[in-house]
Amino acid sequence: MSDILDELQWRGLVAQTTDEAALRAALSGDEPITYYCGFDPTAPSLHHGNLVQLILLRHLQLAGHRPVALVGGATGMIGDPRQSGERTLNTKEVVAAWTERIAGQVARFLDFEGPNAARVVNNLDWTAGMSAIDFLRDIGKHYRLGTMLAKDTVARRLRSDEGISFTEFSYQILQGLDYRELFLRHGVTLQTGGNDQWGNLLSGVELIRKAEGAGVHAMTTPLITKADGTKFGKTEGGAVWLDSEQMSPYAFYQFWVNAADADVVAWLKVFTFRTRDEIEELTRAVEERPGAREAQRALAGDVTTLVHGADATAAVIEASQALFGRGQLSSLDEATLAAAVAELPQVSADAGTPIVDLLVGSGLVASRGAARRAINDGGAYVNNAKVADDEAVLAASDLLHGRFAVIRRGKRTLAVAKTPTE
RNA sequence: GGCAGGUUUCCUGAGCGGCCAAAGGGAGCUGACUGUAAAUCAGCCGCGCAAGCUUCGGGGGUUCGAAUCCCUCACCUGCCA
Repeated sequence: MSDILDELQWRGLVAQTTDEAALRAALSGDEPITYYCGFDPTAPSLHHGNLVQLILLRHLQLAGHRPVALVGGATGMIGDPRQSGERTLNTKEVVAAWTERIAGQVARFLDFEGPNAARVVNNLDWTAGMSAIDFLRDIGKHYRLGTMLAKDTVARRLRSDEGISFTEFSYQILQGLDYRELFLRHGVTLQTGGNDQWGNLLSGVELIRKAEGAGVHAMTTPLITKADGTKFGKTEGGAVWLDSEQMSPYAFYQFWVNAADADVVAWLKVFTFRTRDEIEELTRAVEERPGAREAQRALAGDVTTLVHGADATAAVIEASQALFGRGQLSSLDEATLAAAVAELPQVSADAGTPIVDLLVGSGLVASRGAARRAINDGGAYVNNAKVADDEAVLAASDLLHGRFAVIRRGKRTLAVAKTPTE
């Protein structure tokens, strides 16, 4: 077994570990270890942040270790305290539905065959039936208030105007409980997570030490950043969702292909399984011919394939080439064009429909006023031609093959106007 | 239960009874330059073509006129019990 920890560190996937030497020994020993990472259902889909964790799980499984993916049917009902303020609780039904969806998403990243087959568990299974008395006696006794209050997020929230509820304050205990349960049930000895989870991971490590007298590991991934200081993973639609219903594969691909030069190499290491040699070559490509965007294309292609599969990726690459290529849109044949626009936001239109309506109807802008502004700013296009007048209407000649017109706002936000055929 | 402070447009944060669709900052959008990159500079940034309309926690008042005053309810924070 090669030293997987070295590999992960080189990729920039390791922020903090408990006992690094011990962890390295455990990971490179003859026996595979069992490790876990939790995913709370705070949305109907996982997103870019979870993707880092999923990739880490996969790296470790490829190295021969046994993954356990935990979905937080219980913890999702409580809410991990955020720095910004108290969460609004979702109903139990919503949490249950999201838990199910997320379990399905997680499963796609893991291998359920062979000697180190993965397992998916739900922490509701062991918390739902636990009484408050048992919780306070058996678990609560191992927790010291001083330690709990000192946890970074808790301390910050206590200092804030908003404070923190007992519910969210208790979250760390629940997560500790999960680790202990998985340690007992499945022999889990490593928990991974984002760096903001460090305190929660330690909660479990300490609980297991106190309650079971065993030493177990924790490892976190760094927060993924952008060189310009803005938040990674922010898009117009919010987050970068892994579910194709939340974010189309086309939009997903576009997010990655738009990576900045300053970020793309780091992201290749984190989000793809490319080898060092391949990444070094792409690094040179960025330096020598940045305009070609080879690294961005490699990144976008790999990540989209990982999340949406090869077929979907081939389709979105073709669509991207058609829409952003040098050729005239009007020179594309009907089938190519139809495929290219298939995933774009749509609006139905006929010759004579005002462009303003198309911009609003497709969701490219939020209101008619905003549509007029976009046009007057010179930021609205039909088939790559700037719209000059906010009173303009769609001409019959704008409808390529009599059916489609590509509507664009700014440089790269696209939609398609289609005649209502059927 | 008592006392005090707070709730403003995506965030933050100013708002004198009229000049407030509401300062400033941030975020965001667009243009120019480029490479579907970054940085920089410029414009925009409640809805409406417009007249005008709807916003300042909810409701009710006072007033010619209220985000600004009064009452009340809700929620948040702190202190006291």
